[in-house]
Amino acid sequence: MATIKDVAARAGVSQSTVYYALSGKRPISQEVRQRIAAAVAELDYTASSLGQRMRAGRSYSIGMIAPQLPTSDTAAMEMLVSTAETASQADYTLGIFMGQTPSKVLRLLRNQFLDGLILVETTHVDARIEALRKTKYPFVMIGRTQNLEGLTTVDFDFEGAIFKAFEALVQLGHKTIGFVAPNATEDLNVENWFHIQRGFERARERYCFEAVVEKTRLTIEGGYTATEKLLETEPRITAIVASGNTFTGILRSLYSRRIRVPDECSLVGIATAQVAEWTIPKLTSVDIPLREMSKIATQLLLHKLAGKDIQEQIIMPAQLVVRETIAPPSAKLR
Amino acid sequence: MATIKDVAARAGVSQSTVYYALSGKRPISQEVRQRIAAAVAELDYTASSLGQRMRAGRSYSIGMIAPQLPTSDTAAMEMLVSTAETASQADYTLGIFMGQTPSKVLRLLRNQFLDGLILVETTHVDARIEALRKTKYPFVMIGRTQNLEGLTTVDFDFEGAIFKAFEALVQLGHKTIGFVAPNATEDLNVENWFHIQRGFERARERYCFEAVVEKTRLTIEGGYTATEKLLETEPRITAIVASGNTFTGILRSLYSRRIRVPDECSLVGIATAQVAEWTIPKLTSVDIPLREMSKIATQLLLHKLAGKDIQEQIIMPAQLVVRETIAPPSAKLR
DNA sequence: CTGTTAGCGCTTTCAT
DNA sequence: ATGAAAGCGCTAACAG
Repeated sequence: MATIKDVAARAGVSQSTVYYALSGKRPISQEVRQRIAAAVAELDYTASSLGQRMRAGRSYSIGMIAPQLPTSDTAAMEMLVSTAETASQADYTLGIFMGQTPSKVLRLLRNQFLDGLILVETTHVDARIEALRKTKYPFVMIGRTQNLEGLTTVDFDFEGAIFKAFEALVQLGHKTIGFVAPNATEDLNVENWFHIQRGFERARERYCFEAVVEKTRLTIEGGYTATEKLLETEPRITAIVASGNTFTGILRSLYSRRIRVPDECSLVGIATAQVAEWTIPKLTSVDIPLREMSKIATQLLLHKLAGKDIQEQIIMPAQLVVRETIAPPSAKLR
Repeated sequence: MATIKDVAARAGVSQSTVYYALSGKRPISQEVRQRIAAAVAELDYTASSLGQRMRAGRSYSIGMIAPQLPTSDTAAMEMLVSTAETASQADYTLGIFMGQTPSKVLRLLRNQFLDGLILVETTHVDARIEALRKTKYPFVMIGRTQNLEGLTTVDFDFEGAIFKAFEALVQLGHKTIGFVAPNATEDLNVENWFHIQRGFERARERYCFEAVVEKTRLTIEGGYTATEKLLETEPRITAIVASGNTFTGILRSLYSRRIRVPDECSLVGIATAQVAEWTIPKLTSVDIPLREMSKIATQLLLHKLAGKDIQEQIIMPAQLVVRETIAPPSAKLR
């Protein structure tokens, strides 16, 4: 492993000359420059980034912290990939960390192991955020929390998304709509229950329809049992609105009951385009632009690391993408 | 940011005493130990990992390199998560890198930015591997390549998997089986065409059935069009074998033709349990234990980093998991 | 039981 | 246009 010292010796010059020749921060005579270039080539020298980071006093790494990355969820993947891409373009490395306690998270920063953080799957009441808020360490969150004072966040307009989902169905003529809603206690972390609730209430105020609400965890199994209950308590349902990771469960329930989508039952979700393109039939959804959001979050963090003072709450707008799961209610009103 | 120097000054002792007190590598008197503990607490000192890594000459980071992480693929996610978990248990950080050229990959190591590598989505002919093979840098690959000489690899028995998939169908009585096979040229990277091909041939030798082969890219769209072609060229097909990311496409084609699975057409795949539990109906598959494989690969790498000389090719065994997509061929022989 | 000192590899100030 | 030397924060060999 050749160091700058070796190169200097080989080229018969001093360390600093090698450094300046390589960095171009100082004029170096033609002849010396060539000797150095030759030595670099012969020794296959590359500056040790460990030394550089030591000297700079920063690690040029940022971390992404999720309470625990649920692999059932492609969402985490999208965020990771997008964040890693954005970071590496700025010559930062992304380290990923899971299930870290607030104190461990703090240590990663105190350590100088990480220069900054991206927090995902933030909860309404989030110990990690409170721990970080007291410090000066730069971090950005994807998601929201109770008190946004002084925080930099990137989130999605879940309220508008739910509103638009119901709106689309009502405008198609649906009168009885099932709602697979997040259970306030259990799913506070996955999506913001509060905003989803508000979007639903706004839709109820604005439009006239009968809503059948089934609260559940936003998992495949949750979606399945919620749909089963929905269809049992109100068989006249002609459409369903849902979010989270419930779609496979919902479709499974409909499939097993031989209810064709969208002919006999429409479905609108809040999901990433990824997931929406995966279901059969393809899910009509208000797409969550997770990759875009992660990219923005990462860029904001990098700006912070560059010394800019940023305090910004970004909310990505909701827009319905019509795919294959909605249609007017069937005439026979099952 | 308090350093060991600050602590030493505050406690009125030397740096090394602080160090030894904290590391426990040398006996320290009760009284001094307490003064140091107090200083540490007051200054909120944590050893800078940058300094530690500098001193140790290693970054305590490993990298995972994928040509480009396809987010459509949950496989990458599973590997990432499992690798990150295993690494962090050994106090290593996992950095993720995408679409790096061989020379960039090498630089990450020369740099001392990374201590070792995990390569995923290796191809039959893989420039990254050849570049690394010439060096002494520790790396482990998930997947295989042409020449395994001196390499450490963890892979799955795709040959056995395909064999078992056909075997299961033949034993149920299927006579005409469609095979959505990887296109040798395009999908060399995604799964090992060679082994899949061999498994297929072994099944043909051992059992008597008619096979209709459709080669394609192993994507959703590939699966869809392959199935369309399969059903057009041979409507008597009563079962399909497939791998890769084709299942949504295959099921979409069957669904649109109103062919019920498994009543009218069985389907056996090579997939992770994740994916298999996601489809409707749940996919009967030879499960690829990706998480286990990643964990093993990471552990092997960590052992290498600890100085052990490991050269090992591990092949995980294939085993069929029966879920909901297979049944005997329907009596009416569509 | 404790202290002094050197050195990892880089960048940069100060000196020539 | 070039060189000498210091220092980032840690660890460890050497010395008492």
